[in-house]
Amino acid sequence: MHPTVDVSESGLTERQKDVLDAALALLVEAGDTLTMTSVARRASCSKESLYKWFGDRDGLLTATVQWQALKVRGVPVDPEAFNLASLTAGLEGFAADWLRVLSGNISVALNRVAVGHAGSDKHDLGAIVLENGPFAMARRLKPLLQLGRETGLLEFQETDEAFRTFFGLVVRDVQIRLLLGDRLGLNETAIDRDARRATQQFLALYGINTNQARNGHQS
Amino acid sequence: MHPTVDVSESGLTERQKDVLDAALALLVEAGDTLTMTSVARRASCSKESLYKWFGDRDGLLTATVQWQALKVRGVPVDPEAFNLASLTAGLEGFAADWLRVLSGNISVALNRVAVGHAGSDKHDLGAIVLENGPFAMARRLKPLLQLGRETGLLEFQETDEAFRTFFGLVVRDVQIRLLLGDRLGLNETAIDRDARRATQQFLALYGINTNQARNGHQS
DNA sequence: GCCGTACCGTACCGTACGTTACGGCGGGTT
DNA sequence: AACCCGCCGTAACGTACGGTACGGTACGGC
Repeated sequence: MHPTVDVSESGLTERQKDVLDAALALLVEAGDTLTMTSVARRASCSKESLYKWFGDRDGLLTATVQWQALKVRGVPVDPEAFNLASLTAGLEGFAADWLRVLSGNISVALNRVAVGHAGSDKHDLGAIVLENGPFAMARRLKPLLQLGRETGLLEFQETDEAFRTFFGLVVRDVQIRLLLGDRLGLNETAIDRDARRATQQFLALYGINTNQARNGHQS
Repeated sequence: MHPTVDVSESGLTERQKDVLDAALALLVEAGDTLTMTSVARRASCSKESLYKWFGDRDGLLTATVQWQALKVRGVPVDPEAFNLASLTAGLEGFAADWLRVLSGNISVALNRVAVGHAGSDKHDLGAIVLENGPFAMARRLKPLLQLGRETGLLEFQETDEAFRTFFGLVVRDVQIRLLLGDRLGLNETAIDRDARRATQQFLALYGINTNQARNGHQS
């Protein structure tokens, strides 16, 4: 067995990870039009190896998407001292993170190819992106929401409904517009501003004893 | 000149419209994998005519998307007696319409192919869907919002911000999940319920003298 | 030194599909 | 009737690309 086999929980060798990184870069550059030949050339590997490692083109794409998903495992936030300030900070940080990811080249490219494949017979990529996108976001956020409810800061019946409302307030039309090719330059200050606005609006809808105005204007 | 040339504001003959309807149906069935041969067969026309009429494959797709966009010109709503009830009804109707369109097969298929093409060099389809999707929705809704502000029912500074918030409250994660292949059966009752919820939440955020609870729980 | 393994580079094959060309036909015009 | 025009159906062409095969190389094990 090779000494370089660092399979740490992904079943991939370093060489294969490099190949997937190359595929990821090509996916961002060329979208779904990337060819097996182009991946092999970019990664300086042979097509034979690509087929041996990943089976076929779809296997390569699937492995690439999963590899990227593995790299963005989120950072959980659950402090012990929990109050309105930490809840607000948690929501804002979450919203900002999500907007940053959404507006990144990699996310846009991956969602594009996954959406395309969801239309075909092969729903694999769509399911994977769904699992590591919206669903993963829900799994990460729901504990925070429930903690807010348990501590009397939030009031809602269905956690899922509350999450989806927060999702809507954060994402709005940003993702679909980016996917459709709209430029929509989202710089860091705009992201922070949007994160704060979405959080304030969410608290206005689901918060209990927030002493702010009823409508969601920030500052 | 032919007697059957009914070019009414689209520059298309009836025969060509039939062809585009066939292409639309194939787009829904097969997604972006539709071939020129399949369109010709479905529409019982020759490939030579397809190329003569639409130039090339992208021209056919573009014409198909525009043809569908032309068919869904919305119905504006601006009654003379304007009060909170009519504003609420207008927003609810709008939200329900939009959710119905979004969750339809045609919309999902068209957005899929447009998203795919936005990743390629050809941004045409993405721009068209953008123009006839989110942007058209904004153009249709903004007069209603501004009327609400003028009559003192709503309060906001930027119409665009208010619209985008309403968009987020209505659409939430529905569109991206559908595009990624999530089933998410949205029947008529669920659409009506979501439309009411989104409207109540929007009024809770931007309404002025609504005497309901601060949070957006419906009923 | 010899072998097996893993891999690179490249040439090759088969096919699908966009695009073009051609023969035939019906219907309107002169 | 003779002709033209638009269209259908189909055959043919060119190419791009997924997938495979093969020769060559480096390297670790015996």
